[in-house]
Amino acid sequence: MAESSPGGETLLFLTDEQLRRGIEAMFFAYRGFTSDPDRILAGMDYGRAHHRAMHFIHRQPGTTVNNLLSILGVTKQSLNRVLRRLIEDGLVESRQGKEDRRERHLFLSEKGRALEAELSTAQRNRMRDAFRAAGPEAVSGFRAVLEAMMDPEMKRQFHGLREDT
Amino acid sequence: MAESSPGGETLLFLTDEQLRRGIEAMFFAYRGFTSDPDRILAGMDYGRAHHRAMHFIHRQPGTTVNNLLSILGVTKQSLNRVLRRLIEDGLVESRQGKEDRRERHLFLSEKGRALEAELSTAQRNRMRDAFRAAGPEAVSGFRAVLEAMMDPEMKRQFHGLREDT
DNA sequence: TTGGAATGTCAACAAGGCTGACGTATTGTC
DNA sequence: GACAATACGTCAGCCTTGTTGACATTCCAA
Repeated sequence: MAESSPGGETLLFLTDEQLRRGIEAMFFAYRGFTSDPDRILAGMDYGRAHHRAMHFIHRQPGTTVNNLLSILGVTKQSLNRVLRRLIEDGLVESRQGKEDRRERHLFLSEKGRALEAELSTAQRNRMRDAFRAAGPEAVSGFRAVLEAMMDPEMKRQFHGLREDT
Repeated sequence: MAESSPGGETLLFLTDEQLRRGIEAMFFAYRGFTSDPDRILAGMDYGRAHHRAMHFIHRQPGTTVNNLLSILGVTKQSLNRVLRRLIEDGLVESRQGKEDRRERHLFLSEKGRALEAELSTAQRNRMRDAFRAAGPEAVSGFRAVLEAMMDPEMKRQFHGLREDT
């Protein structure tokens, strides 16, 4: 196997040690990724699960409970516990479907949008700083690897979240 | 502000929408990242926390509980519960320190190494596939962004885990 | 030698996953 | 019109894994 020219990495790169570094990077980076919203949520009585629900409701206003379930990949009992509180506290509104009245369509209230924005801003700031520090080339590599790491089903979900959906 | 030449991305890239895509990619990719070990562990009665502990004990044989604590970023009580089971089940050995007898030095047993290897192999396989699919350029970008996303303290931990330590 | 700091353990509680069972409203099908 | 399937909500109970508080052991320095 040919050694690469210096600076142009080849597949020889993929020693177990290099893969392990990738695994550890993923572990530490995910901690950073969630830490800002977690810190904000700790004060109020919410957790990461509430953040995730609000994120995707914000992303797809009017989404149904079932759709949210498949995006988040949790059981309906688990999601329901979270949604119940968000609705009780007036952060999320649940409206009966017009075409199919079995469905519930979920929306953020004004208050919900405010909290979502606060969490989202903190998380985006960290992402923006990381993207800037690493540079544009790195960003596209980052996304390529992350996407390749998803299961096919998640990849489908990921691409289903285009802005124009 | 100058638009970039096609293919060469600039900082204009960092719209809120692009940052949001990065956030979602991180969410979905982390699910994939943990799914293989999680599946294996589900059968036995262990969880992700046991995997993490074994990973870092394997990485630094003889590490103390305190050191492990600062790497994992959980409370000692939480870690202790996990370690207790691993020790009871004969996956981890805890030896009293010779110099400072308050310390416990942690090692994987033969059995522990076997399970660690099984989990680690599954996770490395996914990482390898993702790296191969994305290409070498992407890999270095991936790592640059992840590292930039860590808190300084985590970055220190991350670099403290060099092989030659 | 004694008191404080560090290390590790035990107990109890909460968040947020899970399964299983069930009720209700609605839709679609035979 | 009867009946199965779907969408949603809920109760009950379990597990993992985080938390805080209290405590024992050990070391070290005043």
